[in-house]
Amino acid sequence: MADTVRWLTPEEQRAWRGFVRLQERLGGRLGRLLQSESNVSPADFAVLVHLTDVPEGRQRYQDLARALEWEKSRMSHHIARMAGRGLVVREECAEDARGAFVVITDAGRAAIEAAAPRHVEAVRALFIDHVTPAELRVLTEISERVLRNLDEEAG
Amino acid sequence: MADTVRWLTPEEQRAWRGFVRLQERLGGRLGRLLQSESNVSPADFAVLVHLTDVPEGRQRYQDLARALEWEKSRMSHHIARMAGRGLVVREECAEDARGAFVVITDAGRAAIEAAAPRHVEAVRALFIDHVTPAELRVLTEISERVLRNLDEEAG
DNA sequence: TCTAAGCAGTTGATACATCATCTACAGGAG
DNA sequence: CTCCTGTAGATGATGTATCAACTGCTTAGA
Repeated sequence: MADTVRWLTPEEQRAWRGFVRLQERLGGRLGRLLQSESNVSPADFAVLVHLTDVPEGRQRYQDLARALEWEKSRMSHHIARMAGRGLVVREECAEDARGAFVVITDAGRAAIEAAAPRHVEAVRALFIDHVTPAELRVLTEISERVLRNLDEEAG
Repeated sequence: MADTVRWLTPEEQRAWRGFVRLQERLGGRLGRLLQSESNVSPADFAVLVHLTDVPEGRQRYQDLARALEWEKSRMSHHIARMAGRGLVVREECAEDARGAFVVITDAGRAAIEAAAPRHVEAVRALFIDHVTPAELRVLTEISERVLRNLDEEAG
């Protein structure tokens, strides 16, 4: 651990700190809006959005976890909480007795239908509307490149 | 709530999802590396970095909270945990009996000095090295513009 | 000087994420 | 059929974030 560390240059540091802070502040703000206006957490929102995109609003824990890139344990705990609030129900799986399905309820559909428009408006008002199309393309390009690298570079 | 919602275009959606996923994946990975290689959480890291940047490694809860943009409650809980592990100590304040200082310990300095180089290398390897200087400038520009707007647009 | 406003930090409750461990079942090799 | 390995998901412990009170101290203002 000699002095061979390539510390960040001032520009790199500024970019990195700005990016980190953006995540924290924007994510925090959007999350709080979601929670206070629609009474769902960002995690609830992700689950509900995904379930409305899937036949019969019904999917195996496993597949849901893969789609959201969550750990199975997180999924299990989170679905238990959401089921407690009536947004989804757990359903046994006939074909594989180990497995189970998560199914969105009417209350879950109502919640997501109420939350989504507000959330999208917030994403626009707080983010998209302040970024030009060209900048947005750069951002997409960066995100996808870095994500691709993360995928390769070990799980 | 009529059908006047301006949903995201496919490009916008791709950009937004990529950005959100980048946060989650990159943040998660860097956090886990920090934790497993250096035994400090990202939050610990932020506190320690800030304290090494300040005279005598010593600052009021309040000022620390402002600098990191944390709530005072979070600060209080977190410092209590860090103090439990010997990374910082709490110190009463003579001038204002309500207040208190957070002071970094030798163990805290040792921890951050061990963690920082690895963390910087990880930030480079997983992010900076995959982004061109021009892209980095765009990212900085976007971040700062959006953050500025968040500041104005209410607390 | 007394009081009311409000600031600094704490505390307890609740929700969330991760980890290690555990149970039950599935599917293949012998 | 009987193991044996692996998979699906559950569970409990720990650490973390947020919210809503709450305590004790300060300070401005009547």
